[in-house]
Amino acid sequence: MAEQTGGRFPPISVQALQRMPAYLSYLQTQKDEGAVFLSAAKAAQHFGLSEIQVRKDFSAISLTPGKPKAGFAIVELIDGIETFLGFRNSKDAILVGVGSLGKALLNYGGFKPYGLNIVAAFDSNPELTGKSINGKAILSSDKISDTCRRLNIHIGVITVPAKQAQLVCDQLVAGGVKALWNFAPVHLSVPENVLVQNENMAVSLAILSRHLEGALDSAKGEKV
Amino acid sequence: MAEQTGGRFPPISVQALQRMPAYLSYLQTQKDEGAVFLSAAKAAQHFGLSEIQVRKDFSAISLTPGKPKAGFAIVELIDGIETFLGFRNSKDAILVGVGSLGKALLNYGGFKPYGLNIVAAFDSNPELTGKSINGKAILSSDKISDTCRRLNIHIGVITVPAKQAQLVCDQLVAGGVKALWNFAPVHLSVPENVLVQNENMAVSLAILSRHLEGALDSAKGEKV
DNA sequence: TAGATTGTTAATCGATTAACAATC
DNA sequence: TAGATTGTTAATCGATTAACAATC
Repeated sequence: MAEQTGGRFPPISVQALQRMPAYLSYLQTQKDEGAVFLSAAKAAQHFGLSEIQVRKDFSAISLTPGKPKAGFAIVELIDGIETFLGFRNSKDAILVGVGSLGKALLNYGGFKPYGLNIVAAFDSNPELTGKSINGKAILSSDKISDTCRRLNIHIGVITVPAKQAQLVCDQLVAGGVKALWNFAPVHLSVPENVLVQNENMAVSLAILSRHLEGALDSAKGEKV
Repeated sequence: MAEQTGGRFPPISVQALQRMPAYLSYLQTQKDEGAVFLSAAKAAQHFGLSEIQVRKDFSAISLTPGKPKAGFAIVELIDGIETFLGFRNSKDAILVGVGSLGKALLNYGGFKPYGLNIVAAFDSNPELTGKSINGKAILSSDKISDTCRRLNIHIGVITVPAKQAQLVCDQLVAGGVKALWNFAPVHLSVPENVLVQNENMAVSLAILSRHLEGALDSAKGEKV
């Protein structure tokens, strides 16, 4: 395993990273209510996590240490989490596959706070190319690589059907894309330096489904 | 911790569950190509996982053991995974919050294979109520609890803004909903027996973002 | 000071991996 | 039989939790 690249933050586990967005939104509501400090105990109770886990997470993120008897400075934590998660800097992306899901994402404004900016879309259907959705032009799929290179795009959002996903992936990678957000339910093969983040709705649905079948116990972290 | 409820499957970790949908789609393509058996080694190579991990996952799912020199029976695995994930039985759900994301999900046909069936939608905006999207009626939010009870709905999809999410959540729970698919970026407080599955796009975007900033090493499972 | 809360070190727990025997 | 592949037991690794000292 390679070493952590040096930076502001100590090594943070993937699990801890996954807790960060929830912390962030809670911190923002606390701040809006005028709070300045937040104790690990209070946050832990809110989330149903152990106090010590929250304390570890907070102290990994906060630039200054927590204050005994007070807690952690909320603005520090917000700044830390936003910086850590990379929400502070805007990132351009393109989307491939203007089906129902693709259209939805093009219309969805909710990515702004996370720094994602979809600048164009691609589809192989000639009836769609030339049109635009939410101000984003739909271009022909054969221009994917060129466009990525020309606009220096590093993020690709894949919303094509499973069968086409690998081809699209290859085109994006050929265009210099380094990070893929894959909504197609398939495994994508990519070079070492490219990251695939699978948005796996099937997993969520499976977890819901198993809960309803009584297979999940109510306790957290249970085996399934 | 409570015991695993008895059933067809041995205890399977959440991590293993999360690998299942990917296995499933690969198995289906293998089956379509006429394959009958699949070795753990071949699948491991496809996914970039360790052979032994795949073997453990497969043997947990397959009804009959793998065959030395052949591998695992593909149809057994497919059946096992579909059963395990609960995709075999259809489940009715309602959706609350007909904004851009809510509309998108109503229009999206991709949930069928997972057994999810959204039967109705709710919104507090009177300009939307009475209309319908993709054949699904949009009803007034004050009818959430009633409708859930009347139709015996156990899954609620929450696509309202963060501020309203807890209220909507409470209404759904009051209506007897047992599993929530939450797209709002907040933590929801629910009774013990209700499961909240957060669809956390922020996490995905954060992971992409950190990769682009060079903070992620290319190796799998790296600290971030 | 006393008490609340943090930070650190060690223990526990669970998932992954390794080693190797079993079997077709 | 030989070789490929599985299944099982033990070792490793990492995340969480517990215990307790430090500090405001």
